[in-house]
Amino acid sequence: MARGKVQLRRVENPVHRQVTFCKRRAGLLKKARELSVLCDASVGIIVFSAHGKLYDLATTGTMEELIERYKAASAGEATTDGCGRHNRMDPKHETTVLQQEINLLQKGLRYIYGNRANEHMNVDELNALERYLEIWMYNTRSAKMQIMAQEIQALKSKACQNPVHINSTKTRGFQHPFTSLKVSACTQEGMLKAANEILQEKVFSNCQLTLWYKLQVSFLYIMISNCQISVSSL
Amino acid sequence: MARGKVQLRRVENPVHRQVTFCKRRAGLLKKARELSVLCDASVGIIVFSAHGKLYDLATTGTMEELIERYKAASAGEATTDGCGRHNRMDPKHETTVLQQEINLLQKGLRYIYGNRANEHMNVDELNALERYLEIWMYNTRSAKMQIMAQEIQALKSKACQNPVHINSTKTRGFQHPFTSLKVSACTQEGMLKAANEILQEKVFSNCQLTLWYKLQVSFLYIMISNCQISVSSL
DNA sequence: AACTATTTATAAGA
DNA sequence: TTCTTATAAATAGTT
Repeated sequence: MARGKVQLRRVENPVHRQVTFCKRRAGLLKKARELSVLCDASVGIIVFSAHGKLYDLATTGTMEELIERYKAASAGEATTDGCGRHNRMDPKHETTVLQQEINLLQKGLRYIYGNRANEHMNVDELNALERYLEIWMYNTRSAKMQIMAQEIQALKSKACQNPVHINSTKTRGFQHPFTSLKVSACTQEGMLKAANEILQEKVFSNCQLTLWYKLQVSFLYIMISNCQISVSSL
Repeated sequence: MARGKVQLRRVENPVHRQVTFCKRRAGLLKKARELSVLCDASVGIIVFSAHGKLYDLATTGTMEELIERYKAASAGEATTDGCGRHNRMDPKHETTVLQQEINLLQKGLRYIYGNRANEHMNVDELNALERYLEIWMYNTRSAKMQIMAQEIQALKSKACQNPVHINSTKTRGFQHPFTSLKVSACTQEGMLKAANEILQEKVFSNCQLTLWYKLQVSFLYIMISNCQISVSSL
């Protein structure tokens, strides 16, 4: 807006872009505060820089409150949301468990943004992490196999009605992290069945699911969501 | 801003206030869109008029996505450990925030329990996840190797200066996922320092970190933290 | 809604 | 970053 008309497209020079980002972000937040005061409005602003750093503003109360209000106000199209509660545990206990998980989430995310001096990670920790990643990957592959098993099952029953030749889909082999049991890559029926059993009986239906495993799955979901964000914003 | 300097307080005349609200709201959203385009940022704005009418803008994706991302990012924004600025103050507010975070986690966890019809995760998604896990594990192992290499270097130079015999503590060996290079490990004091430095300088300070990789590192940390809790609580 | 006289915001340079 | 300053943009008051 000064010393030259601005073109409405991405500022190519990274330095200029950063400077512009700082200035305009400040300007935007100022405008938001003014709007709020002058017109008695509630304004919430969320800004993510290109590198993912968060800046926010809530002129009234907290951002969380504004988000709640937003959800309430924008509702009316949500189909089955909000009421799909499964009471499989004592709600209080579940809340406690989730509280722990949330604390961990916060603690972990804190590691990214500033404050790294307080958070250390040594080789032993990295080793522990590696083991968990192995388990996680194993579970992921098992889940995949489960799905394939179901597909094959479906094809098979279909084939019984219509005698058509079935080509089995190939996948890579995987190695169990603890037993070092090498399983050759195939999608044999029995293997898929076994995977299915393991998943259903030993993993999913087990009430003694560890926090760890539950976290895995939630992060799994986040990762997949975030993957889309990364792709679109890079 | 024109025909008179504006006072930073509520416009008393309701008509004027309404007009100002419309104008400035439009201006605010315009500024937000400009910021987004010029600086490659993601901006979400929520505005409630005094009478409660909602206006919103999400320059990237949907507001829901931004909100999810906000929650993830703001969880890690908390300042120093436990005793930051506005940490645990209002219990009601805390409850609200907690509930929201629980909802977020439940969304991910929902995939395990029932409801798979809604939270569908297909084989392609699982494959993508598997690839990411592989990359993640690779990065973990690489980080570990970096640390060890640096430590070895440090030990060597130290040995040159002070001819003291150094007993290296043994830990598990590990195998590079791609090169099959077997590396034996040690855990000396300096290694931890080196780890910290590497993590801070080579990993975290790099502005070109992808969102994905940053997430990896944060989850990595969470997993490690969670490991301890799982162990202690089970 | 339009129209301007002014105030604000800010791009470029230091 | 931060400041300065010339200009572009936004907008308060008016029609």
